[in-house]
Amino acid sequence: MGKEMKIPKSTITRLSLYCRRLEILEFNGYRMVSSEKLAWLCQVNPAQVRKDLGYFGEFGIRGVGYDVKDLQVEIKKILSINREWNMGIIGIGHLGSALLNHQNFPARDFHFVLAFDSDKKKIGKKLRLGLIIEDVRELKQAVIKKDIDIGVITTPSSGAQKSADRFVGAGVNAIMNFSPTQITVPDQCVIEHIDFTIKLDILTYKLKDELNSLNI
Amino acid sequence: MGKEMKIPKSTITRLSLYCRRLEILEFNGYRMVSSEKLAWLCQVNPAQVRKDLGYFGEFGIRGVGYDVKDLQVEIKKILSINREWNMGIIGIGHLGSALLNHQNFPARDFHFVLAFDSDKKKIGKKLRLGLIIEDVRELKQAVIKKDIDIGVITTPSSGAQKSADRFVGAGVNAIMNFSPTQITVPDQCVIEHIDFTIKLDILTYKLKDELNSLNI
DNA sequence: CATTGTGAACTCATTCACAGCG
DNA sequence: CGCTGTGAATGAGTTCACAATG
Repeated sequence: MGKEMKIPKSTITRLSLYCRRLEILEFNGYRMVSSEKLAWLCQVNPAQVRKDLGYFGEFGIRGVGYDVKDLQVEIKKILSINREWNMGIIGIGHLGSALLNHQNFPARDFHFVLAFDSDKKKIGKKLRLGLIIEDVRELKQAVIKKDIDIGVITTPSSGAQKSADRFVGAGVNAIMNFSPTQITVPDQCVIEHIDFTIKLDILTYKLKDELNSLNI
Repeated sequence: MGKEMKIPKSTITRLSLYCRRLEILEFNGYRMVSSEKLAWLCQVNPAQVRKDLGYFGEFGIRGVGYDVKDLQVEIKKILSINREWNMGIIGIGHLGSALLNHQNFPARDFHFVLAFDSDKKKIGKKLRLGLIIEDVRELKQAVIKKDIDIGVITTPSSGAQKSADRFVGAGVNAIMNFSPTQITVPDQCVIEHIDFTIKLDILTYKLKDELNSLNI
């Protein structure tokens, strides 16, 4: 049982992965799965799967494995993805629009219910599902009214910190930052960064490394 | 000196971060920076900065610090971002289009030079800068001709593995996968995943966790 | 003499190995 | 008997602390 243990962040990442894989297994008609099989599918060590789950409880049946459907429910409970979440977004450029139209979010019960920009030309513009681009200066009232859980930032770097401040000021305590800037938020606010350019740097580093190891 | 040491992946991520911060420092007129200052700016430990750099050489001056411009050049050399890279992309939906229009890529010398889709309605469509959406079945010849270094995948999950196979088959050894699916590639090919939905799961997990720690 | 560079100490994460149990 | 759950062993990554030095 999870008695005050410190849980590695990578455990959370893997739980999300397991959950995804369990959905596929269920779809394919599987009722039970062993840690060995699930581990193999997710390309991790079987003991890792059991240890990850062990932080949160005992979900398996010894000698048998895990119930595909039950385990899914448990993991969703752990990750808090067993409910709907409301999101607001600042910065309706190419990337912002793409996210607003992305099917994966509503499919997982993450819903954009507010969209903001600071550009006069964009404010008032209608988006799908009755969404309208609102003035970022009216963010606070709108966010409180619509009960936003998560703030998404897709502004250029220059506007990212200010956007975060606006969300925090309106009581939003979870931020997803797509701009390639580090932004700071108070302790009670959690944040995740998605930075394409860092990923590209890692890729080119690994690519060069791979070439070197072939030549030597 | 980097004498056959195993370098943590997080070191590479941080190097990318340092580089970004050094650019800003240079822009603001700074000539030198200490590990303490750079660490503070990047929210890491000063010893971490020195250790990260230490894997690759001795770039500092004892008692003084690091030359902002020189260190930038060295890091860019390490990450192989001191040159241009050609990218091809498969899947020109909302996200694919957003990436094609994203300013951060050309600004860092990553250039999209080919765009593919399997949808007949999209093939032949003109994009900015003379780019045309090509038939994914003609990928191999096009990729070889245009000397593509990096393959970007923005198809739905169902098409992701096949897209990777196409890139690999055409000799592309670096893949950036934006679809929320695990895909497998041969050893000589490096891959990075950008999965928004995992990040959201982490965010909601942390958010719930944060709420709990306040209540208790 | 301030700051780097680095072995040693420490902390955190993964894997092993087997006891515990259905 | 087979697979889970977990303490113990190992391995990886971070931080400390100080000798080296421009």
